[in-house]
Amino acid sequence: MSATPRTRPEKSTLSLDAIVTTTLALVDELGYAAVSMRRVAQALETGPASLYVYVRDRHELMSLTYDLAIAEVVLPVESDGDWRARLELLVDRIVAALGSHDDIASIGLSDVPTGPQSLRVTEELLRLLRAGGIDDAACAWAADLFGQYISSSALEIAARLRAQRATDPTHASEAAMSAAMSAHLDAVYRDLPADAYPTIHALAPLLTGGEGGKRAAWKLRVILDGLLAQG
Amino acid sequence: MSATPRTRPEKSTLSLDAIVTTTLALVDELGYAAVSMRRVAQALETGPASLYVYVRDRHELMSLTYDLAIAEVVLPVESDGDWRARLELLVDRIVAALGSHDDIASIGLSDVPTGPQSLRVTEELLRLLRAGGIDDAACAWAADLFGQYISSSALEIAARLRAQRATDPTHASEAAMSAAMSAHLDAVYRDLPADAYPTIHALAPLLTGGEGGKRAAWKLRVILDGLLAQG
DNA sequence: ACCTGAACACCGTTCAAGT
DNA sequence: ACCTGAACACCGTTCAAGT
Repeated sequence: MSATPRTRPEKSTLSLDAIVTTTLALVDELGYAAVSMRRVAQALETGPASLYVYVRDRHELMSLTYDLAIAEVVLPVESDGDWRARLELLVDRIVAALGSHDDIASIGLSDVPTGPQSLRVTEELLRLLRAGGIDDAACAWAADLFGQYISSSALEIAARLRAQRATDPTHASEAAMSAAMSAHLDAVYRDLPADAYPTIHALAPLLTGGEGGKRAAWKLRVILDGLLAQG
Repeated sequence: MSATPRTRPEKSTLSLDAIVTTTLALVDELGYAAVSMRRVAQALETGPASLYVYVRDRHELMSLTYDLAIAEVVLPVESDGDWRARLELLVDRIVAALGSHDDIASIGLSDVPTGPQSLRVTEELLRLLRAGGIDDAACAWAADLFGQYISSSALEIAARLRAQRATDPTHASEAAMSAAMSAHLDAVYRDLPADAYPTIHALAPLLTGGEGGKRAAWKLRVILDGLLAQG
C-alpha cells in the first residue's frame, strides 16, 4: 500500500499539446458546439481553470484545434498533375480535413487562420496559383475567395455528416441519408405555390439533387475558370 | 389609484412578430452570440419560458430572425441593367443586409434558408440566372455557390464591423479601422521566415491590402465569369 | 511557476402549476 | 390556450489561495 495506486497513465502532466489533441478528439465525439472548457478539463482529469494557464479563452483553444485539423492535409505532389490539378486536389483535401471535424471550420470564417499548418497550406495554395501564371494581386484575392469556399464547403459537409449520424447511427449508405435530407427540402420546394415561385418550382429537383462530389468539383471548376478569365 | 399604473405601453401582448423583431434589434445591439433566450424575454418583459410557446428553440428563433434580415433586400429593377448587372446588385444587397446584423448570416451556413423572404430572393436569383441563358442544372448549382459566397462574405463584413466598433466606438473613418486590422495581419506575414514561406512573404502587402468593395466586386466577377465559361 | 477550489454571472430548456 | 416560477443541468472565466 504505497501512494494511491491508479489505473490511469500516471496523471500525465498537462501540456498545450495534450489539451489541443484532446479538444479535437472531443469535437469529433461530441460536436464543436458541445465541447466546453469544462468537458476538455474533465477529459484531462483536471479543473477548467487549469486550461487557462495554456490558453487565453475558448476561441484561442479552438483556433489551435483548427490548426491541428489542418495538419492532416497532405500537399499534392508533382505526379498529381499540373498546377491546376494539384490546386483542386489541395482544396478538396482541406475541405475534407476540416469537414471531418464537425464545425471546426467555423473558425476560418471569423479569423484569418495564422497557425503554422494553415500557413503551410496557404503557402502551397499561393505557390500553385503563381505557378499557374496568375498575377500577384489576383493570387492574393483568389486565396481569400478559396478560403471562403473552403470554410463554407467544410461546414456543409459537417452538417451533412451530423444529420447522417443523427438519423442513422449505424453508418448506412450515403444514398439513404442523402434521400432523407433532400426529401424534406424537396417537399418544401414542391409545396411552394408555382405562381409565386415559378423558377424554384421548375428547378426543384435540380436544387436538391446532384451527388456531393460532382457538385463540389463543378463549383471549384467555376471558380478556377473564372479566375483564369481575369487579366 | 386604480390598477397599478405603468409607463410601458400596456404590457403589449406577446407575439411571434414581436419576438422576432426584438431579437433582430438585440442582435444589432449586443451581437448574435450574446443574444440569449433570457435577454430576448427580458426585453419583452416576460420570462424565458414564454418564448417557447412561439418558438421551438433558439435556433428556430434565429432562423426566423435571419428571414427578417433578408426582408430588407430590395430586388433590382429593370433600369438597374441587364441580368448580370442585376444579379451582382442582388448579391451585393443580400450580403449588405446580412452583414449589417452581426453573425446572423451563420444561419445560412448550417441551414438551407426556407423562410418566405429567403425564397423571394432565391426565386429572383434563379430567375436572373435563367434569364442569362444559364442551363437549369447550372442554375441550381450556381445558386448553391452564390449562397456560400453570400453567407461567408456577410460574416466577413460582420467581423470587420465588430472589430471597428470595438476599437473605435465613435465611428471614425473606415480607413482607420482597416489600417488597425491589417496592421496586425501584415505584421504576422512580414515576420514570417521568408525561406519557409516565400510566396506569402512576397505577396504579404497584397494579402492584406485592397479596399473591401473592389475585392468583393472582383470575387463576384470571378464566379460569374466562371459560370459563363461552363457548358 | 504551475495549478486549482470555489465562486460569479450567466446559459437553454422543461414542466408542473396557474389563469 | 396561453403563460410562467422554479428548477435542472449546464456554461466561460476569474481569482485568491495553495504547492
